[in-house]
Amino acid sequence: DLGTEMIITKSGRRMFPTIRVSFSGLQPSCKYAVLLDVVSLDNKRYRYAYHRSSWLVAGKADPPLPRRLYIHPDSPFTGEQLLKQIVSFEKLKLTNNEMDQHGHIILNSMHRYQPRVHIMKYKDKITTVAALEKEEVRTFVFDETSFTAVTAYQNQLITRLKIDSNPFAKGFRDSSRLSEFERGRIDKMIHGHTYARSPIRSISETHGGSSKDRPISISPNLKRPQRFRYEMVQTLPPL
Amino acid sequence: DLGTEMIITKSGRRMFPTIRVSFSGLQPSCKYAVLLDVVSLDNKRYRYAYHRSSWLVAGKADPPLPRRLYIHPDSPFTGEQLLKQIVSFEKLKLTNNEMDQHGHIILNSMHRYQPRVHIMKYKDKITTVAALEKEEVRTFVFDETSFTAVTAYQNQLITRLKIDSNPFAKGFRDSSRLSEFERGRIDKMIHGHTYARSPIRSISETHGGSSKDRPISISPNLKRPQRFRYEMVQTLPPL
DNA sequence: TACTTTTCACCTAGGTGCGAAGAT
DNA sequence: ATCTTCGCACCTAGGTGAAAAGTA
Repeated sequence: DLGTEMIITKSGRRMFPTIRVSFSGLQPSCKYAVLLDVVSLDNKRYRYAYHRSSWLVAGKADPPLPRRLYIHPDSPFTGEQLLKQIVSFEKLKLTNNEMDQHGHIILNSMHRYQPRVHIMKYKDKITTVAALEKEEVRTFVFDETSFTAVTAYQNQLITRLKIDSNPFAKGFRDSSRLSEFERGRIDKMIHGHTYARSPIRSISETHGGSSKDRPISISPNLKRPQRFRYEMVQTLPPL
Repeated sequence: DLGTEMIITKSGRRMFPTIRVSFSGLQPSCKYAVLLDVVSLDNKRYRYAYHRSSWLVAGKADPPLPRRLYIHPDSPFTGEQLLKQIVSFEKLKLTNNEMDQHGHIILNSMHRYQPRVHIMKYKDKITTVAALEKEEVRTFVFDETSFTAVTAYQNQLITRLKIDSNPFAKGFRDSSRLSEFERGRIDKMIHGHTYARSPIRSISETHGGSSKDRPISISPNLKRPQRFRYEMVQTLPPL
């Protein structure tokens, strides 16, 4: 199982499900930037074998593309805001256009990727990946959010799941054509895919000894059906 | 002539035309907040005499409502951003709901108002009108943006102008029903209304003696038809 | 009478996967 | 054969004034 699939287009396509996080344990009066980038999961290119409904390695990865850092547009946040609000990356877009001028994240089709969420204490503008590595930053990775970039869906069950859960795809829903057998297969897949869990994650950060230190967490997404929820905590050294 | 009319509703209504400004003469590395508030133009209540197509004083103003300050949502801006971008207040909403919880600007219907644009050097959060008066701030007033708050349009020519120029009202356009006589009257009105001029204004600020000082300006709006443009410069002491 | 509120058809703006056509 | 692109119908989301209904 290689996770879900995400469409990439020339003009940019949103991710679905959206990655949404909320923190706890930050210092209310500090300023933070929340960031997301997408890194390669391996050095391979894939192809999809329709007759077996499975992904196969199809060679070495294509040359790497310019790596972009998505700065959440509401940044800078105060710690106070981040303790109250959910941070949603719904406007983030993925593209296969190497010359993209919109700041979208550029990916190779038929390659596997892993999104990462970063939080850093705000000092000045962060516009390059290099800058990110020099600042005080914590990086959180949730394995279930990995995906294969595609220009058209390969696995039909993933298409079905997206149509059934993305409100913008409602026009393609036709629940009558779902046999009970198919519904069973889908429900089975739900337990092995990103869909099974909310993209809202709980992250904890513990501070290095100070009595003011609090853990950071991301709470479950209440907007989606029960089967799309999950909870999990990551703990990292404090900022 | 009492300027244009702006609809106010319980849930909030956008202003149209939108107030849009761009500055020059700021310090690129400084941070600024851009703000808008709306003040009473007089202490009167008005009514509209349909048979004469004119506004009449109808008594003393109603009791004042909570005065709100609209902080442009993209604030804080860097000086650099403000020198490049147009600042648009398209998302600002007007309401007659005294209990509004959305941060909209609260107005009395049938009263005259004057929007004001403020720019201040960013120090900390500004959330009250009182705070505004204590900070280093410059206030710009453009007389042509004054309006009467209404719950339904009174002057039919204003309705016509809004339908003809607001893309969201395209469904009500029926240019065929406009006789040449009416079109003439409208064109005449255009020269006496806010519509005659773009709500993008040019503001200059000169600094108090430093060689680094530059004027601040707001440039004309190129998105609207020629007859909706104007240019004008206001100069104020530097921040 | 003199407003104000509610509901509605009709827009703008833009996010979906489909399927035909294009590219290699 | 294996992807990628493009135009499309069908959605979500929400900004318009008209007209009917409500208020006082």
